[in-house]
Amino acid sequence: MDEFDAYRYELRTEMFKALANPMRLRMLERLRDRPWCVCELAASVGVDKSVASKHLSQLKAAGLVDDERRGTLVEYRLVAPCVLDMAECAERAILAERRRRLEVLEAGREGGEAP
Amino acid sequence: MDEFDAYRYELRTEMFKALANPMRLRMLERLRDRPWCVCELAASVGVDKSVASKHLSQLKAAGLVDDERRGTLVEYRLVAPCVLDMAECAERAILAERRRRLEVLEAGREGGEAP
DNA sequence: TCTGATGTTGCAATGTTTAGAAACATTTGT
DNA sequence: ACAAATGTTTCTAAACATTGCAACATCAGA
Repeated sequence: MDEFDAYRYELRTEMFKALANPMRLRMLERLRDRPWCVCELAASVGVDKSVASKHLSQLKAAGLVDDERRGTLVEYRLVAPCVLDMAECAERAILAERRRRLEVLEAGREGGEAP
Repeated sequence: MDEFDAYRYELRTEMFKALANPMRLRMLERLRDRPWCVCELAASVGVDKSVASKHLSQLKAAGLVDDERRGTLVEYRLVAPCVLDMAECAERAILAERRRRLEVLEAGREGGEAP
């Protein structure tokens, strides 16, 4: 089962690598409501179409989006919207933790660690 | 609201960057059940302690783990176990999508796209 | 078949991430 | 104060990622 385990780690790593870029996160957010073509996305996030195309194929390789040709356009759609929800959820958890840490710091500064 | 938006994208990107590495994913899995110290983790995943320490401080900066000194050891604990669950969930979604794509390919090959 | 609109790929320059070795820092127990 | 155990930081080289431009590929319509 060790080889399968390694495969799973690779798969997850690919997925997170695909998500680990602000440009790609912006594109994914645009795709939440409807499919967009490459040129729309490129214009929307402000990069060359070639850059947008490369980001999108990375997202596709990770299995996060899918594409379909419509005439001269290529439309990309979100495969698993749950991935974006999950991002929000994790973000909330992390922000809550940061807030907690700050409070602990504040309390320590004011109270002065009673014995 | 645009500045806050940019901040959120940065935050998420940091989180996903922290998750986008097999070594760090392995360490996080170890932390699922109990806190581990740096030397245990380093031995468990097979890297130098300096490497393990760097990975762990990256995870900490992203808000995914927290640390506490216990004598000469430093123990790291998982802050938001939901992040690991989320990884599993996303993995399932993506694997399901890949399976679907394969089936579409197979069907296309056998059936021959009826008009 | 030619032309215009989209997309994708190859390339080179630039920036980022990673690993490991060595030096440094912190804590405990003597 | 010292020595042993554990963590962190610094440095370097190698690997990898990102960008934009130019060249190429694909499709629709005249």
